[in-house]
Amino acid sequence: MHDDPHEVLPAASDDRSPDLRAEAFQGVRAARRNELAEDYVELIAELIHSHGEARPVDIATRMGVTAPTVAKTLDRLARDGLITRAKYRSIFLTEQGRALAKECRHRHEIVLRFLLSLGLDAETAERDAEGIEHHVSERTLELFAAFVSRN
Amino acid sequence: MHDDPHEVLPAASDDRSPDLRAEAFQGVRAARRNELAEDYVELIAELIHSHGEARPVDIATRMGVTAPTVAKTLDRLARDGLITRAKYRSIFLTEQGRALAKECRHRHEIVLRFLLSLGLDAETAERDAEGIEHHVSERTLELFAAFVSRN
DNA sequence: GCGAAATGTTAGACAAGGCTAACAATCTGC
DNA sequence: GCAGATTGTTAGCCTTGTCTAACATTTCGC
Ligand SMILES: [Mn+2]
Ligand SMILES: [Mn+2]
Ligand SMILES: [Mn+2]
Ligand SMILES: [Mn+2]
Repeated sequence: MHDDPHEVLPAASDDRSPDLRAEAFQGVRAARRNELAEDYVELIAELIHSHGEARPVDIATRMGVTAPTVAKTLDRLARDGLITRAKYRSIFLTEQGRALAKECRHRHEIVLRFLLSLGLDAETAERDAEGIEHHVSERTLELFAAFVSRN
Repeated sequence: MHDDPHEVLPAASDDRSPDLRAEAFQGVRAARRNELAEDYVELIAELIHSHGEARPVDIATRMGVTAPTVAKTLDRLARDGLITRAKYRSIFLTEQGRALAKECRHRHEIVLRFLLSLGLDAETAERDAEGIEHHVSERTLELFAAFVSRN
């Protein structure tokens, strides 16, 4: 069935190397593992900028999760060197955390502006950008930015 | 700091409703929960089409994971009514699974062609599409399709 | 400055999604 | 038709990310 010489079907021809394919999926899984950290540090940076500090309660509200979920996640971020925290005090970004936040904000901005340029409404653009931003390669980001510029 | 009347900074003005924001994140989390199932049914449909059947070993190779991981995931898909399976036999899609596969394939195609239209190389396009496809709303997909058509 | 409200933490449950080790079944080549 | 290779399953471990319940601390209003 797969190499029937009568096979002339147009699409779905793509049986490209299984290994390349596996690499693609492994890359996607790697990106997935960073999504939450990226969303958190981006939000924390934003809260610090707009409110002067980042408190768990504000993170919980904006992320739409419960306080214990935030607490546990923050512990992981601290373990991974992205933030520092002390009991009952607000959250600070480490140098590394600030760097990641900056990069994420940059990506978020470009993806968002790109979607808006395409003609998407603001609310949908925000929602889609929030998911897409973690799966955009550097090359793609450049293409998005170029598109935004010339439109 | 946040409502200093002297604040004239251009961007980062976006302190839009925390609740809207939470909804966006909840939507993204919901999409994340379906990603794996989507990738599996899409791949299974493809294997059935190109090889006549979908076997765990081929899924494992292409997904880049081990056989036990595939087995456990397939059990979940079966539990969720997307596939049927019998011990040591190949995998079949249910009606529901076929419907989801079709939809995923459609989304994948459009996102991929869109990225290619933008000028991205084939390999990067495949990788990015594999991640982005799960986070594209219906509206965005339509805009992507329209862009592909007129380019 | 005290009591109530708000905020934060801890403990513990649970599902998903990855892995390795061990074993079982099937298939293949001779 | 059997031995060895391939494929598939099971058991069990681990981390992540979510939750609820209970408790601790801090902040606020008066
Ligand atoms: Mn995001
Ligand atoms: Mn973001
Ligand atoms: Mn995918
Ligand atoms: Mn896909």
